[in-house]
Amino acid sequence: MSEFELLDSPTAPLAAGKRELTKQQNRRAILDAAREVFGEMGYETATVRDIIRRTGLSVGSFYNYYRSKEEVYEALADDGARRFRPILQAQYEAAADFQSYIRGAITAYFNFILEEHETWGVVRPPGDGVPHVHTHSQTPEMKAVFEQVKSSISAALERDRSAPVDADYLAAACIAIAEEVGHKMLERRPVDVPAAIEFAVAMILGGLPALPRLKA
Amino acid sequence: MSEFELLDSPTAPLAAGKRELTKQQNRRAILDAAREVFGEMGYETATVRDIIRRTGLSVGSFYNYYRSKEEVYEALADDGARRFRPILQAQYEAAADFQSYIRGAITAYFNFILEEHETWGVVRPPGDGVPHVHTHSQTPEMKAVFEQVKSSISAALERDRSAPVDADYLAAACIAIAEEVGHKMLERRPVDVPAAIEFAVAMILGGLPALPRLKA
Amino acid sequence: MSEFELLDSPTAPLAAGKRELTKQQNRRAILDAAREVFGEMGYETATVRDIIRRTGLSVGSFYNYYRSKEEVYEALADDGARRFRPILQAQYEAAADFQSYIRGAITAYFNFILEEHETWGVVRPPGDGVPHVHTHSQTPEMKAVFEQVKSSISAALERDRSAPVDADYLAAACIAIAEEVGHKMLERRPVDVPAAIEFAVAMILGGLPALPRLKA
Amino acid sequence: MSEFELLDSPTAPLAAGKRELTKQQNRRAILDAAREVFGEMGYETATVRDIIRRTGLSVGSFYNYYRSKEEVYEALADDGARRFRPILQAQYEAAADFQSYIRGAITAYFNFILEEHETWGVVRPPGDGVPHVHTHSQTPEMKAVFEQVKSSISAALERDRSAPVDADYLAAACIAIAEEVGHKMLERRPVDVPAAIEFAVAMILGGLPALPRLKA
DNA sequence: GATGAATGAGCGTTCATTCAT
DNA sequence: GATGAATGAACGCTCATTCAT
Repeated sequence: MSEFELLDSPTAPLAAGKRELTKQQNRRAILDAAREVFGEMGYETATVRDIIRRTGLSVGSFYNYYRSKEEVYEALADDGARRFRPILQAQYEAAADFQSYIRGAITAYFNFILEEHETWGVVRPPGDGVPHVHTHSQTPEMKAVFEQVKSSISAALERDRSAPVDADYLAAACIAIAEEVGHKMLERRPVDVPAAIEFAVAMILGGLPALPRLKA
Repeated sequence: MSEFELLDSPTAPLAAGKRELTKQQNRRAILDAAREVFGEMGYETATVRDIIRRTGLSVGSFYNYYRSKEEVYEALADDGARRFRPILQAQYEAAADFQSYIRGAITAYFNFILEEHETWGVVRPPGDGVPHVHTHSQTPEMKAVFEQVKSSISAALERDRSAPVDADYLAAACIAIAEEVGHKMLERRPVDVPAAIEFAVAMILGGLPALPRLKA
Repeated sequence: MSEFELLDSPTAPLAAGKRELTKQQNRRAILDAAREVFGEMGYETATVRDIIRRTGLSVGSFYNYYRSKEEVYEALADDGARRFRPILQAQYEAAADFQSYIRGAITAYFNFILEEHETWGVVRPPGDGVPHVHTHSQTPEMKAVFEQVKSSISAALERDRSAPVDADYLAAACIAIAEEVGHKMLERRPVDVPAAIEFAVAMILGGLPALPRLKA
Repeated sequence: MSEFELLDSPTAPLAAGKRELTKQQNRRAILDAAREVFGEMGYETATVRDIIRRTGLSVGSFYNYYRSKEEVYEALADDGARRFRPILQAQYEAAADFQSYIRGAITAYFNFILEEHETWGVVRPPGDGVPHVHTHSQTPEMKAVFEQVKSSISAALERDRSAPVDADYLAAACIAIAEEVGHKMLERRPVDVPAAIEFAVAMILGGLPALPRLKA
């Protein structure tokens, strides 16, 4: 499909042959198609044939590249998580306190999902027969990243012992805000990332002092 | 097969012939079984046979009462929404301002999901092989009710012109908090509804003043 | 396919409904088709669709009656073995010595395979593409019965300590003779069971005294 | 495809360039791998990939040497038969009568299968899920050779008009004994070929005089 | 020739739905 | 209505074979 050669310049080491190249392209094409299809229909509903149809390849080829439907799904998730983890980790280390960590993490997350969305933006086809299962049409990648933010926030909360609040509830709330506001952000035109960050951060940090304090 | 009546309220002795009663009971039994099954396995994975197996009825009967698997799903959602709407409406009318509305709506929502959960508490079987799709194992009913809270909050926000904030983001954030904190609440033993309410309300109303104000 | 009602007379107890009847017929039809197909093509080569094609039923129906391809295969084998075991057992108990047991067992076996063959005689279609895998086109049933004869002969040999011969070789040889001569017998027209019995028994019992004696 | 000679005698050292040699080696390697694989898994279950995996060649190469999976199977059988035929023929010519022919043929056959077995000894993996199809895990070669012994015995029987017995049954019985005793022999440790020969020959020749005589 | 990615028919099996009883 | 056997499209996946390099 897309024909611009990634890294095929003479500077690419190993001088990948044409063969090797199409292999990479196909692998990529399947991954991309899978991202779209899983995003549009969800894991269960998506079929392997749905995925390969978008690539122009054959069923057999799908299985040349991935051992199973589940494997592509995981490859997608792993891919996103792998790319995002270092970013988040850097924020965590740079942050002096919980406040600055929250800002950093939200910023990183919003930027990540924006990029994902711009690259692979998917739209759910109207009337696809499936009851709307309030899934945010998230690709496995976005889901995996989201899970990471989730645990990193919990961790930051553990570290910051200043406010004896219900950390479990707080983490859940932060996460929820990040996910929903982030999702809404993507739907707007133009997409205004800084504004969304301000909103989410203010909501979280503003709410913080008002929270009930734990007894013990 | 078995035709003996369950007679589930003493107040319904009147006209309803034997047949009439049974019909309602069957319809109800299917609905209840569907709620459990969808909660446990998700819409796609659940089969019609999974549902009717719990009712003791036959596949054929399923289709006597509902035209399709999808129809039960929607009936479930409608059912929950229908029961919850008046409660929410009452809160809305009783509330003097946004603050008190939020408290009322959250209270109503948490009580609703608690009741649902106690009645139909479902557990997802461990390790079901499906990549974890971050679904809260919610029944369609809980989802539908959730959607209602969502729109009622938006409406309340519209009404209260005191704070020129981004209503769309705010509604999303409130909703997100309600959903996640509510979900966490249900997982704890003992379930402490008032504490959860305090937390969610504080988070929302505490965050409110800190929110960026809209220019225009 | 065949429409004559087995046992549908008023004398049939339980007055099996028409429904129950067709069920039995279908179950039977699948079993019969499976016997033919396995006989003609072997377990691996035979497909479920090959089997149901001969019954006029649908794929789905196959799985209403049997849980898997393997299950029909086993049902077939079990069926044959179950019917034959008592016959063999009676011969064993009636036999005074190894000689008379051999005669009894061979007789029973030859009669069994004849009956099977007459009822379900199958012909391998010419040029079916599969290299001839020297399988005697045996149905699972015949194979199962054969296995029983095999072990019963070994047992009889154990019991009769008169001739210290290599029981393992002898059992193998008896079995081999029974199988091959029996197989040849079925190919002849007319089928002459007594002659085949005479031959096989003479071969075995005639050879016996000539066998090398064991040292210890 | 390739039409030049196989020339496997030591007298063919000459022309064969490196290429030439490799071609023969590959052809041979495929044949050997196929023998193992068919022996271990049976024709249907074995895949072309199973075969080439053991050669280090590519799927493509497989099809350079053999037109199909079936073709290798046949090549294997032909190969064994071709090598064995002269041996058997020599026995046939050297034998004065049926007795000595039987001894010669059995001896040749047992030695052949032993050698085959030692060279390509294969074990069927335990519990492979396939209903046990009473196949002796024989390679196509062993099967082909077996078929030859079969017909040679029939021929010898025709020649020897001394005993008017049922030649067809007798051939079948001899063959059966040879196959089964031979098979058992291979399973023992240590393998005792002379003992197996004594047993099989005694069984056949001892049984001979006891056989029913033909009327006409 | 050698290579291995591409192909697609076909396999065993499931399941929403229909329909005769 | 209630029943459950019948149906067949569709699924995930395999594998003999082809073909561009």
